[in-house]
Amino acid sequence: MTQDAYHHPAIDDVTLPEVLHALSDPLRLSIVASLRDGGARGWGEFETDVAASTLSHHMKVLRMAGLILNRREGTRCQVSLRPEIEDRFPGLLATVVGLA
Amino acid sequence: MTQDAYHHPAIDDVTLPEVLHALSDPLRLSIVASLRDGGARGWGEFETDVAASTLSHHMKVLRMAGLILNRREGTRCQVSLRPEIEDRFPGLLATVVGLA
DNA sequence: GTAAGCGTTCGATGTTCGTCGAATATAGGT
DNA sequence: ACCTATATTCGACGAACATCGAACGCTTAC
Repeated sequence: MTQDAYHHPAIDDVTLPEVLHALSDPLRLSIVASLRDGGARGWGEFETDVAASTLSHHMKVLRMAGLILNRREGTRCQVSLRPEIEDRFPGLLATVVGLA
Repeated sequence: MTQDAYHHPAIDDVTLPEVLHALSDPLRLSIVASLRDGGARGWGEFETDVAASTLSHHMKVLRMAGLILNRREGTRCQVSLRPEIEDRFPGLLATVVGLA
């Protein structure tokens, strides 16, 4: 994983059922909700009671659903909302996160 | 199943992840989308390539998620959107269905 | 260059899910 | 009464999922 290691799918390849499924897990939903403000956060800033490997798995699901962006910042990792999801599914994220 | 056979959960008991999960299946999403106009439809009016038992299963998932109402109409069955879902999660259904 | 920090990948495990066919139940029509 | 149409329930099946700990790889600091 040198620089661009994270695979982010083309936003048009993301399907609605895929997004809804990604958001249907309470932990993933809370991760997305905590990113609401548009800022970036590190792995460690999430209050999770799950193992690191589990968190990594959930991050991948969110990333593959086009919901988040992962960026390497040295040895740690930053996550933020993926802006294009708004173009792909206008209003969806705002609505869901607003209700979470 | 004499009269009120169908169990519809109290609307406040349905959770957001539950609703999102219910909508994350393509077939279930299409069912909900086809109910968009508020009208009622019978089982047979759905273009499904799945077995009757499978359709029945999906209907139950949607019903348990507070998304639809099931009504017996003699020997057949009518389904329609459950209006209270709008009070429970305002804007959600309109947004999701609008994108489907 | 060696060690530490941090996230990913890899099995493994138990659970949930979508699907089917067969059996069952209920209501209507003959 | 019987038969038909329609929907539900009941196993059963494989696939997908959430979770973990252990092993691995990469980056930075010492």
